[in-house]
Formats: sequence, structure tokens, C-alpha cells
Amino acid sequence: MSPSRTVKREAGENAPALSDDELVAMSVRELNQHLRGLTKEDVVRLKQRRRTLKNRGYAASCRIKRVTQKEELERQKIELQQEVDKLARENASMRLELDALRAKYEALQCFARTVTHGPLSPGKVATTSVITIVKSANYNSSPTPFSTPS
Amino acid sequence: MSPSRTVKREAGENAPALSDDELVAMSVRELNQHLRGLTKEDVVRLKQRRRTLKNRGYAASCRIKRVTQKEELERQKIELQQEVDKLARENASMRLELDALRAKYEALQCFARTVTHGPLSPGKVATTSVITIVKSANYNSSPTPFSTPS
DNA sequence: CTGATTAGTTAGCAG
DNA sequence: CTGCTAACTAATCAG
Repeated sequence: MSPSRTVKREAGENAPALSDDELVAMSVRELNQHLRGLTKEDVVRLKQRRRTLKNRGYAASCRIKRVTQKEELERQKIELQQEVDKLARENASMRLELDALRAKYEALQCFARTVTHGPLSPGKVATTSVITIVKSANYNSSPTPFSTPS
Repeated sequence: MSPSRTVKREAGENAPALSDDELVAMSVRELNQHLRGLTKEDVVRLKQRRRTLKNRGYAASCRIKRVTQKEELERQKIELQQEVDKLARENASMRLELDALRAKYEALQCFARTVTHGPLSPGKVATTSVITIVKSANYNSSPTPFSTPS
């Protein structure tokens, strides 16, 4: 591809022999100046060459845009996957925390019931028995059954 | 594009004049049979035409594959976004539940302390005062302060 | 007209 | 050789 055509210039001694880069970078006004004194056919040819060169650039932009968008999509996908992982971890740890707290709460609730419902036994005895219950139900190995939840 | 070249067949009376579709669908063995009795040059020409037609198909496959992959990426992105939303919702509701349970736990803890530490006041009075504390701290409007957590 | 996009063609690489 | 892909060209569409 890009046969790099031998620069077109056959007749006319005063022809600067434009390169592709020059021709494609030229403004329309500049182009018209170079068009002076050329055959109608040469004008058409030169304009067509310019259009082709421009199209070559457009096609390149198009390809670049395409791969850029694809990379962007893949980047966003990785980002989202990381967010999913992070949320899932938070979720799992909160679920553990919740279950642990529920267990502690229920143990404490049992204790409260024994104290309030059965004021038959003296305070000292009730307290001792409750601590035993709490320890068996509290499987998160917290050393202080009645501590403030973290 | 696709100039639909006028089917090549100039000399040779026994030439079936293959269409593009026939030529491209033909197996190599079938092709060789059609090649019998052709000029070496014609053989080269026919093979080149077949190659070009094949390439046309390959280019089409390539484009289809490209858009398919892009659509797949977008689909996965939407899927992940939905998962993120779902996890975030679960997360938020669990956080609320956790905060509510913590409040209930702390209220019950206060009650337990008043009962166990201060057996100075009679049972009835302690119970009443604790229920008041629970109501002020329990902002999830649960009617039963000591109920089992859902 | 300019710029973007599509389909076909060619070159060149990989298997 | 076959299949795939990048780059180029021409056609075509939108602004």
C-alpha cells in the first residue's frame, strides 16, 4: 500500500512538485495559488490527489478512534469488576459482623430475661449464671461479652 | 466496489463461465477439474480471482467479529453495572440493619448494667426506667425493643 | 466541501 | 495454502 506515487509533474517548467505532506497540509487558499497556470485536467487531478490523501488521514483517525473506544470499554469493565469485588468483600464482612452481633444480642436478651422474669434468685447468683450462657453463645471469641460493638 | 466483473471467458468452447459464488464455494479438487485445458496464464488469473473473493469474505468476517466483540463488551459492562447497583443496595440496607441492631444492643446493654450493677432499687422500678431508654434510642420504630432481630 | 464510516482490495503475518 | 488483520481507496452519508 501507499505506493508513494512518483510525484506528478510532466510539463510546465515552473512546477514545485508538491509532496503528499505539503499537499495535504495546504489550506484551500494556498492550494489555489499553486493551481495557477495548470491544465484544467491537472487541476482536477491535483484536487483528487488531495482528497485521496485527506481520506487516508480520515481512515487512520477512524481506526485509532475504534481501538481507543475498545480500550476504554475494557478499562471500564476492569474498573467495574474491581468495584464488584470490593463491594462483595464489604458485604461478606458486614454479614459476618451482623451475624455475630445478632448472636451477642440474643445472648444478652436471654440474660435480661432471666434477670427480669425470675427475680427469685438473688442478684449475685443471676449474674454468674448469665455469664456462662453468654460465653457459650458468643462464638466470635470476644473476651468481653458486654463490650460495645466495634 | 464489487464491479461484478463480466465473467471471464474468451477462448475455449467448453468453459462453463463460473460465477463468483460458485468459484468461492468450490473445493480445491473441484477447482482443479475446471482448470483442465486452460492456459497457464488463465489458471493464474482464475486462482487469483478466487483468492480475492475469499479475501472479500475474510474481510467481512473480520468486521462482523469486530462489532460482535464490541457488543459483547458493552453487554458485560451493563451486567457488571447492574451487579454493582445490586451489591450497593444490599450493602446500604445491611448497614442500616447493623446500625439499628447496634443501637438496640447498646440499649439492652445499659439495661443489663442497671439490673446487675445496681440491685439497690427494686426490680419493678429498674424495668420501667430501662424501657424508656430503649424507646429513645430505638429509631427503627420497632414496636418490640427486645424482639429477636429479623 | 469536510470529515466519518463502510465495503472491497492488497500486503503481509501466522498457523 | 488458508484465514486474519492493518492500511489504503472509493463510495456514500451527515453536517
